Amino acid sequence: MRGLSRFLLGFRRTKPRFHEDLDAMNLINTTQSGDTSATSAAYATLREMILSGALPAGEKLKIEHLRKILNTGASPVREALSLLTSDMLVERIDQRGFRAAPANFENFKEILGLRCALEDMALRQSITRATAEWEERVVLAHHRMKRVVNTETFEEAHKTFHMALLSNAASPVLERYCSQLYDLNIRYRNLAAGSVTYKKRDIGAEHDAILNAAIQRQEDAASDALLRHYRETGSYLTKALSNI
Amino acid sequence: MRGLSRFLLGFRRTKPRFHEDLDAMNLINTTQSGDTSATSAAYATLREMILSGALPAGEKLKIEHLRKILNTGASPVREALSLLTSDMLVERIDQRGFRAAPANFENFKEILGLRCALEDMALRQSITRATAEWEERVVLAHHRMKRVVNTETFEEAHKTFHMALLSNAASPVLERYCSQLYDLNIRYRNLAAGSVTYKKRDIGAEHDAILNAAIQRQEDAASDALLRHYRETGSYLTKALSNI
DNA sequence: GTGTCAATAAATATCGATTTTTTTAAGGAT
DNA sequence: ATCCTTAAAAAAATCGATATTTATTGACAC
Repeated sequence: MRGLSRFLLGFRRTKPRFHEDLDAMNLINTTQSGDTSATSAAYATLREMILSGALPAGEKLKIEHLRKILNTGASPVREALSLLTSDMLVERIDQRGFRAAPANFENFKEILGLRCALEDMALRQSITRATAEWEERVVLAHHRMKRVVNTETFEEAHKTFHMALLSNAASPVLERYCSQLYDLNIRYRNLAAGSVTYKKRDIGAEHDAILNAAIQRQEDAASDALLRHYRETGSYLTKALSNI
Repeated sequence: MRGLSRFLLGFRRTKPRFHEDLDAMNLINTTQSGDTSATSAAYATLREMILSGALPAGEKLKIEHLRKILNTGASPVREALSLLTSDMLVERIDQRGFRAAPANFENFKEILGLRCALEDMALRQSITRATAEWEERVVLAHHRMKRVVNTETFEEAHKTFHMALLSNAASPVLERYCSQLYDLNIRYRNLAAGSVTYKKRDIGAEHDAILNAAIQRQEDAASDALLRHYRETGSYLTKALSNI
């Protein structure tokens, strides 16, 4: 279970005394490895499987099948699926079980549009209320993202950076929505995997532009850079997904 | 279980052949009484108890206790609580169980502000895409709301009216968010119950104004009327809630 | 063929008991 | 008194079995 899951589900955190500064920034992975519940483990795995496409969109999620795959009981599986409902990754129909949330082009466009609207709102609020601590949090998250080589960990660092940008909006619900939409978008990116080519696109430069505008507290410039970043990605995916 | 629950949880609907027109408008209560699962029943009851304040904000929700109250098993209760997570009405902490979502003034203000922003967005999109069907849906919902005498059913009709206004935005996720925020706001209204006096306020007229602007497809006027409606309510509640 | 019905199979949902974890209480030691 | 450590109680989480509901199949009529 990774650090970001904690943001989404109610996981506990046992913090060491040292690292207080970084931890207060929510930038330390304070996950304890072995001792989470079977439900949480199932939640994390199923979440990853749906986001990655290992469990295809719209697929019927049979308890017995998942129970075997995850090597756990029916209760944790059911509970994990119920929790995944929050993230709009799983649908539940009474007495007919669960299925992975469907994916289609309409939905993709909706996600993209909403995401732009909500992140714009959140980023502007973050900048309006800017503090030195927030600034440092953003700079640090950006640095870590740049430094990462591994693709796996880059995804995590990338989300952390984007969420750090919004983290000063003082609006937990808005942040929650943005996090949800971020993940749903990632799912579509994974769904389009292979056909997506980020050729002739300097994502690093895009991130730099957002960062610089943000820490210079230029609302409009930061928002422009952010939305350009999303729309750029969106138009790549639009091509790849228009046929789903 | 009431009609609106269907909007939130994945309940099935067995529709009779007749009433097709009204049903297509999603304005018929197509709930079948006896045959929902224990989980769904628990979900509906717990939801109502949290919204009404019967289960106070922040309260520890012990499985055994709820199991007795609801006269059902532990599994349905756990599953219902897991589902209520989606609505931000219940919080879950791994291995420490569930509690009713906390309520505080900060959160209230956030809900109010977000709600204004999102409903404004949704209403404008609805009007932009206006059709005769949508118009009829709104008029009908409005009429039913006006007609209702019982306080109990008024609440339901009131939400139906507001959701009908947004129902043409072609944005299910946005509607979902608006529905969530609506309920969270209702919760604060219930929490402030007693101290709230709607004296010298003509809520009927406010609804009329929204309706008229909407069916005349005047985006700005409708949005103004809607936001005024919410901010009016908001300022009443602000006085009552500033001390929680 | 197409539709309906009953029988069977499969899957969901639920129960009751057990295991694991957390919380509370009690007893010393400093 | 405050801080650990340990024992007991309470609560959460999980398991395995069973009941309930839905989905599938095949026979039969039209």
